[in-house]
Amino acid sequence: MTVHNADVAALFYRLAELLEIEGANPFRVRAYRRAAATIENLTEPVAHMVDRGADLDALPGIGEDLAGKIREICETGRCSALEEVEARTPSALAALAAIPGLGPKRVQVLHEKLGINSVEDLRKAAEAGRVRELPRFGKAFEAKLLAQLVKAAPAGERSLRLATAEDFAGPLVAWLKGAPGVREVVVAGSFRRRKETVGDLDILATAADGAAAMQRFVAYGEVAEVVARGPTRATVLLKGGLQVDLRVVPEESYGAALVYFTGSKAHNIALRRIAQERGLKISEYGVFQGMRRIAGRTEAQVYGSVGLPWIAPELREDRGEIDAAYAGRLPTLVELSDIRGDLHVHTRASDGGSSLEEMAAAAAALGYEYMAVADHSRHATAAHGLDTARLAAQMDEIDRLNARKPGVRVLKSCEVDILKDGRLDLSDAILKRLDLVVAAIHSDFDLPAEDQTARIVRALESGRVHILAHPLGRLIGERPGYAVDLPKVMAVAKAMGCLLEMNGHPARLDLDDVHARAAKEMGLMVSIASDAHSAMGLSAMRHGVDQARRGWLTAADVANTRRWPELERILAR
DNA sequence: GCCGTTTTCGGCCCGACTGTTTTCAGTCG
Repeated sequence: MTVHNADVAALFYRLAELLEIEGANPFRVRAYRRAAATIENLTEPVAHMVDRGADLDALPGIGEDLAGKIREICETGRCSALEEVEARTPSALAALAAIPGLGPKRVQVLHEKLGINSVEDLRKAAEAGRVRELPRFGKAFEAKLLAQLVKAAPAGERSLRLATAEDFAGPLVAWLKGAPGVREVVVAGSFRRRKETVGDLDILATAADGAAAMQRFVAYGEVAEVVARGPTRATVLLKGGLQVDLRVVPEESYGAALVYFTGSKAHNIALRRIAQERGLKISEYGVFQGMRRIAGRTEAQVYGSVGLPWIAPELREDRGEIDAAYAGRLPTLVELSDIRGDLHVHTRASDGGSSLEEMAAAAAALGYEYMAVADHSRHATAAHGLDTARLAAQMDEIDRLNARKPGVRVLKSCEVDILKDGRLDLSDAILKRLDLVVAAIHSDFDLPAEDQTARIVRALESGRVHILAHPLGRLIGERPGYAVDLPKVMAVAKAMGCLLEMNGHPARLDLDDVHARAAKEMGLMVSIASDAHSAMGLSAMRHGVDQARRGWLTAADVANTRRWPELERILAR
């Protein structure tokens, strides 16, 4: 039995949820949530740590008690503490607390006074007018609740791919900038931290007159519903269901508000605690010593007030960035401008939409030094994959193109399928002639983890593979990755001198941030690639860079920040 | 439940908005 980090985290989140409804000490509840987040962000399966007897209570937010619970979960698959709580408090109550406007306190009252145990119970009680009679509920609240209950989809659970969120954010920001007196408009929150998915948009604006900005905000054509509206803060739902929060602050608070609104929540809590230790108070209005504001106009000032350098938004997840900042060991994160080439693009020869010449021209226009054409191999029939003859012909075509000096060095590659048994889809003879081989799984996603791991390991051990493409195999919002022991795959990749791909396709972002960081920590180099299927698609590189930054990668950790001669040496291993 | 160059006990981030209230609890971010 394999217990995944996500499993352990889910149990702790559920425990926190139910304890909260029971009215447990809120700091105890927070402790479970913090522990869950710590485990989610671990770069190694916590079950492995248990196996080798690692010191679990050295992990942030995990002490003797939680270490014991983690061991229990990993060894038995059960959590007796959760079972005890579930015996008292039905798990279904957690679903009630997920309804907007309902929190743990009200759910507890509903449960105790009206015997409500499910969403259906609640609907009946509200329709019968029994909810309004409870203290501090009232008629208006009951009506609001009923409106929430008839909505088919549980709002708030939906999250968008980052690139999709950008499509919503761009026009809205432009609209807000048209409000009189508005200076800055910036999307903060998880969007600014470049999380792979975002649940809502948090927009920060500075304006002399907040009311005008609010007016403009709620008048936006895409607004379906105004959820809340005050003088400095408003929440709306757009027609597609996306929630957007706008906060307006004066200019002297811009930096503090940006820190606050960018989060993450855990990062903010850690930061505010440090301020507290120093006799300071950090809020969205500034850093205060008593009544006196000592910082707030810029983010750098806010961090500086507690003795820290500015921390890049992508790092603000309470994953050790504050300690690193204090120690002067913050990574200088890789930037899009560091990228010298793309090592995974497609052409019309397989499933791309642009010709070889068009792809080369687009890469040259981006100032790239090199670009590897990695069309699919024959096994990927739906993608019109290349067989030996067609690949050989493409290689000749690339030779002819390079002879014409297209402004970029076009590298010969292939995204070769890893077959079900771990063999590569094309023969050694043809693969040897390529500048680099990109290998990937495109079939048999549902193998047991052991077989999937063995399959990939065999492919890497062939010695032919330079880059393992989209190692998780997930499509965000569509399907999870295949079951695989990635730490093992990574260890083999390291031993074989293979690179791991950070695929920037908006649906992939694969590696994810956590595993990218794990790769870095074990000295395994990453190749950030667009996986472009058209000339336009080359721009997906920036999404890969975003996730690489969230994984703490520097230019040194990324192979395709190197000039060609050095990259050639890396590929030669 | 965690944690400690003030502490092994007593703390644990801070403020806006709503709906119910006449001073505030609950929820949210």
